[in-house]
This record gives sequence, C-alpha cells and structure tokens, in this order.
Amino acid sequence: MSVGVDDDLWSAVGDPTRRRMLDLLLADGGGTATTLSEQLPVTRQAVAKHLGVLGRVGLVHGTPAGRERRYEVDEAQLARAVAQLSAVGATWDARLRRIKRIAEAIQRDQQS
Amino acid sequence: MSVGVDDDLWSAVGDPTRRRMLDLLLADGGGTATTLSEQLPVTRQAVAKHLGVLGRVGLVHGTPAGRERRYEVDEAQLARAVAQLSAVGATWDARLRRIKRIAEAIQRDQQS
DNA sequence: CCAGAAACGCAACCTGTGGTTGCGTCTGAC
DNA sequence: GTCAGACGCAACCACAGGTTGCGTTTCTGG
Repeated sequence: MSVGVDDDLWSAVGDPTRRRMLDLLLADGGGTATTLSEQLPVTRQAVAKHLGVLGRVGLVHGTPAGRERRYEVDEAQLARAVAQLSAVGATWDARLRRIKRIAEAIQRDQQS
Repeated sequence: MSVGVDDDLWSAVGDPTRRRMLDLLLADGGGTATTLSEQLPVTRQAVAKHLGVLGRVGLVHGTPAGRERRYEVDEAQLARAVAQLSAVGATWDARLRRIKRIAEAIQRDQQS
C-alpha cells in the first residue's frame, strides 16, 4: 500500500533551498527573486528557477508589481504539502510500531 | 530560524524510489537488491545505488548472506527521519497559524 | 566434481536538475 | 532622457538517478 503521495509536490518541498525559500517567504510575508537571493547562498537566477518550480505545483503565486514581481506562499497548498509529510510519517510510524509489537510477541513465545 | 534539519537524511527520503524501497523493506521485513528491483520499475543496479545512499545515512543496513546481501531497515534511524518530517511540518503549520491569526486581527481592526 | 545459473559489484554512458555567468529588456527615479 | 534596478532568456557546468554491459563469486544439479 503505497501511501498516495503527490511526487511533484513532495519533490518540490524536498529541495533544501526551496524549503528555505518557503521559510523566508512565510517569515517576511512574501518577497521577490532578488530579496530572496540576498538572504540565500545562491544567485537570483537560481532562486527564479526554484520559484518557477514552486509556482508550477501551486505552492507560491507571483504577481507583477511595477518592475518587480512579488511572490507569496499559497497557504492552502502548503497546508496540503504538510498533510502529506505527516501522512507518510504516520504510515512509517505505524509500520514500525507493528513490527515492534510482532517482535515482542515472538520474544514472548520463545521465552515460554 | 531555519529548523535544524539534517539535509542528507531528508534528501535520502526525498527520493520517491527510495521511499518506496523503504516501504517494501518494511512490508516484507527486509530484502535484497534483486527482490526489491522485481517489485520496482527500475533495474537492480539503480536499486543498488539507492541502497548505498540509504546505507550511508544509516537508514538501512546490509549483511552478506551467501551469494546475496540482505538489507533491513534501521528502525531507530527511520524514526529519526519521521521526527524530522513532523518537525518541519509543525514549523510551517505554526507559521501558517500565526499568519492567519494576524490576518484576522487586521480584519477586525479595519472593521472597527 | 564441474557447469551453469543466480546474485553481486564495477564502470561507462545518458538525461534531468540545481547552479552559475552573461546579456538583453523593461520600468522606475532623478 | 538617461541610468540604475529587477527581470527573463540562453549557454554552460556538475552531480544524481537511471541504464546497459561485463566480470566475479557462490550456490546447485547432474
């Protein structure tokens, strides 16, 4: 049973730089490629590409504002991503728990 | 404040194929590169590489058994990974919640 | 005992993606 | 009207996921 995960959404959040970008956008309440790149160890162009990826999966939304383009986090979509993280976590957690239970049962059997 | 996440561990579980491999290993209680590749849409060699990655971050542990090499999930390490997933999720969740609260406060101010 | 199959490891190669630099274009400000 | 700031596009480099090909080890049946 392979946990219905949206691989695109997951891999969008899988990249460390993109995670930090989301973090910054949330902390500052939005930003542009330039302002983000100033707070990151990568160039503006790299940030722009990442914004493209995040935009394609709907995690951010950019609107032109004069000569700059302002990006903001789509909170609903990020909430969905968070839900998927915890879903996968919960699945593995459950399996680990079950294995542990079985292991204990076997141990009990052998001792008796 | 950038959530202390182990990027290596995260990116190890970030790959969809590796996630499915962990899933299969947990479901079957271990396996070899060959048995895994039979249940996946990739070749044995690809699986072998992934097992290398998972092994380097300590998520799996392989022991030679005759002409084959049996791999098993390191449950403690997977538990750590799960904890990181939920940690990141919780951080974003908290930020989203705070933003929502502030937004509501502003709306209240404007209405009064 | 030995021949062949099964599992492995190693190396070369292809492709996509994250990253860079360089350059042209549009917009705002003095 | 010019000039700086922000952007987009394109070429290029490095690395990771994937493949094929090949040689090596180990089990197994006759």
